Amino acid sequence: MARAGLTPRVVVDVALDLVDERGADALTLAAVAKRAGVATPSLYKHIGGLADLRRMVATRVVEGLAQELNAAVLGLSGRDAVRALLRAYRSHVRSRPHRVRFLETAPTPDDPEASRAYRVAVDVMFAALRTYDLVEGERVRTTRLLRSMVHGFVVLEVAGGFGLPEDVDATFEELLDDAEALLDRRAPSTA
Amino acid sequence: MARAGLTPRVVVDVALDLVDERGADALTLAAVAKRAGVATPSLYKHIGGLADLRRMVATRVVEGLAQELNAAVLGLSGRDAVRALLRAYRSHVRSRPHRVRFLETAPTPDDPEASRAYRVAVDVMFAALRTYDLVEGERVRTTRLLRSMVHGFVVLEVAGGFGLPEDVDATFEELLDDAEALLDRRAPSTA
DNA sequence: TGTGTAAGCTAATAACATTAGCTTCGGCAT
DNA sequence: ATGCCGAAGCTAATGTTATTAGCTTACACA
Repeated sequence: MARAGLTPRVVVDVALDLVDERGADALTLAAVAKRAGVATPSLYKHIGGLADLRRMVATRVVEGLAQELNAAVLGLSGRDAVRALLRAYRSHVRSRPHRVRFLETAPTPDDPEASRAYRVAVDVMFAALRTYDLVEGERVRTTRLLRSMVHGFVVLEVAGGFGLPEDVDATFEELLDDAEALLDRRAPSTA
Repeated sequence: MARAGLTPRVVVDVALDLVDERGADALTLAAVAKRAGVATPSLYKHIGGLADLRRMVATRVVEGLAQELNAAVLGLSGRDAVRALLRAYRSHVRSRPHRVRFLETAPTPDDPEASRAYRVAVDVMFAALRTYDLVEGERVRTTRLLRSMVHGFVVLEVAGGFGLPEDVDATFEELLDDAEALLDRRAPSTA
């Protein structure tokens, strides 16, 4: 019989497809195995188990977000960079709403892969503030506040927490303005 | 044999204890039944199943939050009310971190109980802005932004998304200042 | 005191994760 | 070419959980 040719990476690919198509709760080893064309126990040759697979999926989700954020700010600086970053964060989550579950728990420190991916994502945001003239300690706190705003917004949005969908775009535009004002308050000198 | 005297309310109480003590993933019917002193199938006399129990738990979690928010703003108005509200939101979630999972999905419209609880919670926030002189459409959007900020912050905080814990308090104080500035931009006339 | 209903029970089924141990494909050295 | 051996796959078995069906009995109330 022809082998399926699985690798950890492929297993995670299949898992992500499953999550995107049928939601985070549909991520079971049985479903992944079926879709990959192998028996369930065969997956254990490539992953440590369901918890391990979830961890790897979360890592890939964060990596994907980081990449998209990074691409969004390329060549931009100042206000433009921040606005592009926040827009990219929202649009990425909206395009794959089921993945948001995997953005809701930070990696444990003993997971270097996941920690690295997470750090990269935060660093992109951090770097987008480089052109703002912030005092040292303010950079970290300001990054946290921007993350809180945009993360809270998209989490509530994809959860349907805003009621009627109309006008949510306008609310997000206001969020961008508020983010900018927040930065201006801290670095009024920046162009 | 003496009956256990269960009711839907008691089952949810037990479920909440379980969540608080052992985390949201530990919420299984088997565990609830054991703790309640009955056999697992007996729970079906009071709840519709696991999904139903989760729904009821989520409702109670939102009710609890709404109550605490409401208590926090009693007798306050303007800036004081908003600051107290946001502080209460954070402290409530921090005191029962495992419950946050149940704040991350909005109720479906066909669930009147849950929808009502959710609406009450949002209304408390909405009402806290009453003393601000906002134009009509701005009230809804402003409420959303405050919710996004504080919800995003506490979600990231309890998930451990902020790295080192020190200084998180200071970041939250900045969030309060930013929320105030955000309101001042929209209603500069308010005292 | 009798009776009906709701609260409890046991038994059975199905989905899933996980472990153990077997089989075989296919790359690689001879 | 051929034979070896490790990795990739398999089946079988176990344990946990949710759920349904159908039985029994406590207890409120007539």
